[in-house]
Amino acid sequence: MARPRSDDRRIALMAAATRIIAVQGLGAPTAMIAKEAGVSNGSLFTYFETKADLLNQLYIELKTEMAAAALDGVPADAGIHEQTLHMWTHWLAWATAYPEKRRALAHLGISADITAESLEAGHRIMAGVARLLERSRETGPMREAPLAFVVALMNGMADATIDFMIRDPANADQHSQAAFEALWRIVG
Amino acid sequence: MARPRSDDRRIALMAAATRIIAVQGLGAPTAMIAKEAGVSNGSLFTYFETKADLLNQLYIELKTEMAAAALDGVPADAGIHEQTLHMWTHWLAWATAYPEKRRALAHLGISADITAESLEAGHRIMAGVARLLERSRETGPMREAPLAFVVALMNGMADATIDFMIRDPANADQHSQAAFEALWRIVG
Amino acid sequence: MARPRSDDRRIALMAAATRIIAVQGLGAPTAMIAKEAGVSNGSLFTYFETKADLLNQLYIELKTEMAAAALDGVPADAGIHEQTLHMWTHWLAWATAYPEKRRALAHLGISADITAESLEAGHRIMAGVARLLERSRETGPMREAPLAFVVALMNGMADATIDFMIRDPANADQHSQAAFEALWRIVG
Amino acid sequence: MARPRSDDRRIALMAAATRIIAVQGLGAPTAMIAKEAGVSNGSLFTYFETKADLLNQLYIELKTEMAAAALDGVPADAGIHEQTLHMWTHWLAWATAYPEKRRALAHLGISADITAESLEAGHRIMAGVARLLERSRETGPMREAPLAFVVALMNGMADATIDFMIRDPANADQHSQAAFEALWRIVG
DNA sequence: CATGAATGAGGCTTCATTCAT
DNA sequence: CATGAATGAAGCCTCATTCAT
Repeated sequence: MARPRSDDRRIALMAAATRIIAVQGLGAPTAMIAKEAGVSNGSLFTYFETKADLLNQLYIELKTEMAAAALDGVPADAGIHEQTLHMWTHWLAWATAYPEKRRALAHLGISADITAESLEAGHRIMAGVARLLERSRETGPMREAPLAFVVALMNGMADATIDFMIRDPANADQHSQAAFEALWRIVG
Repeated sequence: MARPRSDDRRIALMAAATRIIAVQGLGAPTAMIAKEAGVSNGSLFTYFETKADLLNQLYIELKTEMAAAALDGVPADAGIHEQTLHMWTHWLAWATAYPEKRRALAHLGISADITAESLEAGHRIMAGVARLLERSRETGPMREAPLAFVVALMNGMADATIDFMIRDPANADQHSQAAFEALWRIVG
Repeated sequence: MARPRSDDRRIALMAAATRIIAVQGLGAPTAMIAKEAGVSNGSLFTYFETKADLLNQLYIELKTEMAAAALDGVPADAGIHEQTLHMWTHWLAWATAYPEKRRALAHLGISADITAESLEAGHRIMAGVARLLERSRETGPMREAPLAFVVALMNGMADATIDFMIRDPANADQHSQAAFEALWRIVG
Repeated sequence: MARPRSDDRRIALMAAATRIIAVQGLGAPTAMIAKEAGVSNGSLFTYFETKADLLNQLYIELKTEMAAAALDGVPADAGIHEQTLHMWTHWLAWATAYPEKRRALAHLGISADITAESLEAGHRIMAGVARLLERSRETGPMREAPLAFVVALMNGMADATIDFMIRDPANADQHSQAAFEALWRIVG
């Protein structure tokens, strides 16, 4: 199976899947995704062998995009506090700007269709973020805890904050900042 | 009077649904749930009008049980720190003891099948926990933030911690304690 | 299977079936019929071995009642024209007074659940009416045609007239009379 | 372009539905209809959105075919008596030639699944026949009655005659003719 | 015998996937 | 390779009938 011809179609399908899954969850029919992408239902299966395949690829793609957004433009020469703040802010800004991506990711994250490999890959993708946190907590109260645990905690806080920011956009920045201060009180 | 509708069966169905949904997600067939409960598939529908109905009732039931576990035995005459610690510990202990309940709850929480009323009811059920948090943060750094936001943060931290406790049961207590200390650093 | 205890229940079930079938057709659930009769669904099956059994008995009962209504009070000493008019008028009056009975009968008449025996019995029940028609057409233009055919024709005309009377009750009597005149022009 | 939706399949489904419904009534399973048509059960639903949809389309199709058969070749320059006789003869010939169509139509005509629109359309389809009858009764004894009533009467007579012709095919023509004479005595 | 829950076959419809065009 | 009809396995739910109370 060589690379399919058009990358546009692949992207359109991913985007459509994101939108549809955000609203309908993983039960969304492939036909609906195809239609939303302006593509025939049969065509979907030349780009993805199976629905689960689409789901897994989407999971990794969204996770990658999220990590990239978080780490984009982190000032290399700044202190760890500033770097982490930058990451946090950009992360939540991305999630707030693309709520469907975030919601789709939430669905995918707990799906039985996402393989262990994908989950593992997801972790690797977040390695950059984890590294920042590693340095952040180096001398803080959680310096003894497993890094993965600290990352998980941060994830949980981020998810909660994002939800709240989406629900109450007027004060989004304020919430983001308050949550970061909380986070820093934990690790820093 | 005919054979009365048995509470045992209802409970068996709920328990079966919990187990199956924890593994398969909400796509789990009603027939499989019925079978797991040792009941004919038709019978399921004398206890729940529809699959969505079952899901909603399960959501509320699990949430109620979770809140009850968290609040059970909170020492009325103790200080707020001790009370909150008690709540936190019992909450996570419950979630760790019944990982399928927790996992099912995670699936249900983001399902489109759960009605706004159920979600609202879920919030009301957690009111006791929220009240504890209210007092905890009274003089702390988050005293200005909306209570709902603080609750959401705590929820996110709890979820993350629970996941980690389940994945690494050997050090479960340690993680629970570390997370509580983190929480307290945020609110207290 | 001895006679069931209560005739009231049997009658209530028949009446309920009539009403429900008139509206919903033969697809109507037995449970709905039972409920309409104020009887438990299980009970229905102590009065009728099977749904088809209920249907057949209902068919015969309604047909019997219809024939009785048609022939009730036919003046024995009157001429054939007057007798037939009496029959016709009473027949249509009954059908108009009990539209559900008539509608149920229409459903039953073409059902595959009605056995050949029941159909045959139905014919026998209409024998009295047929006899009147026999004499009516004795010297008329249809004197050579099979009696059954003439009866069928009259049935068809009656059905059509009834429908029209129900749809346009204001002029019901007028329609009944007009149709009778038409009938008489055919047979008399 | 993919395999185009085939008119053959649609027709095969209609024909299969006609045959099955004639025998089993409207309770006939869609799966059985599909099988009889030599088509997968899923395929039925690419041609008809729903079972009720199939039923309604079939109703209109059969009614249309029946009306077309009745009016086909009516001699434009003949007198009204001859024209009406032509219509009547062809109508009954069609019904006798395709008893399943006629039987299916009988089932459909009283079904609750047939919408008011379909019924209305059915009337419009029979308008040509009604017009003939309008002229037939112009100076006859039923000249004052509502046309719809006269049409209904004729319908009833036709139905009865058809039944009889099918049951006694040897004398079908004779019955058809006798019934027409009866009809003419009513309207002409 | 009345009741109504229990049963499980079966109906309608959906949907992932395949395949003819 | 795109298209969208074809396929048939499920899925949810209904319902006639049975059976425990």
